[in-house]
Amino acid sequence: MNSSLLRQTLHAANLRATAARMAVLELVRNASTPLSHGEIAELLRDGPWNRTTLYRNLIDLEKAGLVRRTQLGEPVWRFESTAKEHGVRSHPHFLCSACGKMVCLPEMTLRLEGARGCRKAIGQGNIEVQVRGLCDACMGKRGI
Amino acid sequence: MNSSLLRQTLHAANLRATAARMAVLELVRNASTPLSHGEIAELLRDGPWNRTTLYRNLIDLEKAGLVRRTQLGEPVWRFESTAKEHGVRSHPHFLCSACGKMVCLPEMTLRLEGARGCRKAIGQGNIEVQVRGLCDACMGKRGI
DNA sequence: CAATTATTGCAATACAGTTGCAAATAACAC
DNA sequence: GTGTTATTTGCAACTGTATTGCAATAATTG
Ligand SMILES: [Mn+2]
Ligand SMILES: [Mn+2]
Ligand SMILES: [Zn+2]
Ligand SMILES: [Zn+2]
Repeated sequence: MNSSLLRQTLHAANLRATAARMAVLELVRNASTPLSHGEIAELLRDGPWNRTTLYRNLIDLEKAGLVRRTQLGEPVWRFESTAKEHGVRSHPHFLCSACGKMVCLPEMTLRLEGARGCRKAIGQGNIEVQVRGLCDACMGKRGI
Repeated sequence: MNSSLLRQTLHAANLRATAARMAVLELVRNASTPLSHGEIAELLRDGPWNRTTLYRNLIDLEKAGLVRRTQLGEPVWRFESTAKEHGVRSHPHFLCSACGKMVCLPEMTLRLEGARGCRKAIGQGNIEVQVRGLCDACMGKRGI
């Protein structure tokens, strides 16, 4: 990607076009998958930039709407009894992004087709699925 | 749940029936949703147990097959450009549990029905979905 | 180029998870 | 019940990711 185009894009977003920022934006734009901060720091490890700088640039780019930032799942492990009916086999879960409550979804709620790169796993159903959004209660509290 | 039944269940699993272990097992068995270590520590905060003990008991129960332990998603945030075609709107992602690679899934691959507790969000499609399993490459490496 | 304001490096903090080790205790044989 | 032994516990330490304060530095603008 052209360096002056990157510069122009950043300026249009009211961000200064520093070398680190341009490197980060170029990387994310050229990537074919969502990248983590750690992956980006690793890819740019030969550059002169501190990893906190790269991190803050990602946040800045997000605020400016140039990148989307998502954390699917949570940094915590969850435990459920295998003795319950629903505990016997793995099933999809819904996690509320506001209150953190998790609910188990019946298996039938989901229909999924295989796609490039993960056809086998999805075909066999050997997967775990998580859906994230606002639960009905939190929707209610926000008057939605 | 009956205390002597808990004791019996633990002994059958070759685990000593300590008070902490019984409390943890009872809690997980009675829970209607998967609980995190933090939630369990909070629920048992009036008990005399250290949170590391509760943590280790959860791990023990998992090894014994009495609870299932899952971490849906990852503890990291991911960034993708909003300038890409696929970046314009949110879409499902597949995360390989072996190599950590993430791939974007086309929206059409997924059909989901609302369920108790999260009918609205799923109805509106205002959700993020993550599927986790072995990617085709990692399946291949394991000869599957 | 100088003045202004945003960005950077570095150190520190927060949190969930994980482990080592010595002290406490459950299980079991008397 | 008592003693013996292996398991479990408490506490402190450490990892990895995310996040922030602050003084030093660099990008912009006129
Ligand atoms: Mn469940
Ligand atoms: Mn994507
Ligand atoms: Zn909620
Ligand atoms: Zn893989």
